[in-house]
Amino acid sequence: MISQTAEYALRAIVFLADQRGSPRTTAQIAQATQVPPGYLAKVMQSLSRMRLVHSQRGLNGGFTLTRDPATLPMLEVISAVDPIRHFHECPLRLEAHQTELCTLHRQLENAALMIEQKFTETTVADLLNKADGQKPLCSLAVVSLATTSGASGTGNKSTGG
Amino acid sequence: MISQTAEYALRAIVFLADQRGSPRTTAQIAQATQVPPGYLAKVMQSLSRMRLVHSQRGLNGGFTLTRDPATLPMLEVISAVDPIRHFHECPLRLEAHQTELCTLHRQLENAALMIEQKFTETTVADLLNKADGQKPLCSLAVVSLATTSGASGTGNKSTGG
DNA sequence: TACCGAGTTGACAAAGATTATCGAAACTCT
DNA sequence: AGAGTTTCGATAATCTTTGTCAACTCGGTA
Repeated sequence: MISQTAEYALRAIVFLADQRGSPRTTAQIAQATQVPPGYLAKVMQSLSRMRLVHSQRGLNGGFTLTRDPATLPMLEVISAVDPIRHFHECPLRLEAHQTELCTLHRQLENAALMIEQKFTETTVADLLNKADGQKPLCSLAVVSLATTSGASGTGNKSTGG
Repeated sequence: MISQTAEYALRAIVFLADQRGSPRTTAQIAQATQVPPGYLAKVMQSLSRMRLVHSQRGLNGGFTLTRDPATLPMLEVISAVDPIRHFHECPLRLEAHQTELCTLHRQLENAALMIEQKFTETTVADLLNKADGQKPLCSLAVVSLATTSGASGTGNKSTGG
């Protein structure tokens, strides 16, 4: 779906949006969002380069959001670090390519657009809104929407601990 | 969105569905779908292991579809080679984690479910159906649905015509 | 048996994720 | 202003995953 990096970026942005006003250092964000500190620094750089956050060096420095969470779609955060792949043209680019492949790629492109639309509609402010009547725990907030036909192989292997 | 491998698998399945009846060899599929032959062999193995295709060794051997394209959702093909990542539980799994992160991951999970639903509804047979009123060329079938804010990274100008 | 083609395996390159290190800017204190 | 601390910025190195290739084995057909 989306990359690990994009998820990290989202976490950091959401945290900053919640803490808006006072700058937060990389170490603080990393600690709060449980993102590897060294890697988070790199992610924050991408965010800073895209002007989503402002960086302030020195004492009492850190990162602050430059945008209003209400007008900042999730998509921008994701695109800043890991743009969603599109199928603008048939990867086969043959002159005598089959039409069924075109249909395939159109479906794939439509799916990508669907995702983009959803991530465009949802803003960072929406992610902060916790008055939704759900459990405080994340692990309980899953709804069964699609029938996972035999795809029970999540495979999270916790090597070490 | 989806991995390169998953896309390759889709191409191969669609091709086999179109050629159903007579087995097709790896070389034939690779040539028709423009997938690297060596890698396609590995992809076909995954498909075979998941019983989506039947493999026949020896002379006049090759791969054939085991399923009816009309009842074979895209999702199964994708899941066979590269299961869609889910967010069943908060990756932070802290006891004192913030609720805004839960909302974030619920959104991500919903997006994953949305994609899965779409790929469940669309069958391989749908990909074969070419009576849709579109151009024969793949590159022209793109609609602007979401505002791509500054995500113009591709920019290839070599559009041979 | 000879030939053909899938199945398996391992090596390898490319991309993604992660850690560590050093340098540059900004603030504080003297 | 100058020294020292704090924090971002950039880069290199490491590790993992993914994608790619090639050689070889196993099985079926003529």
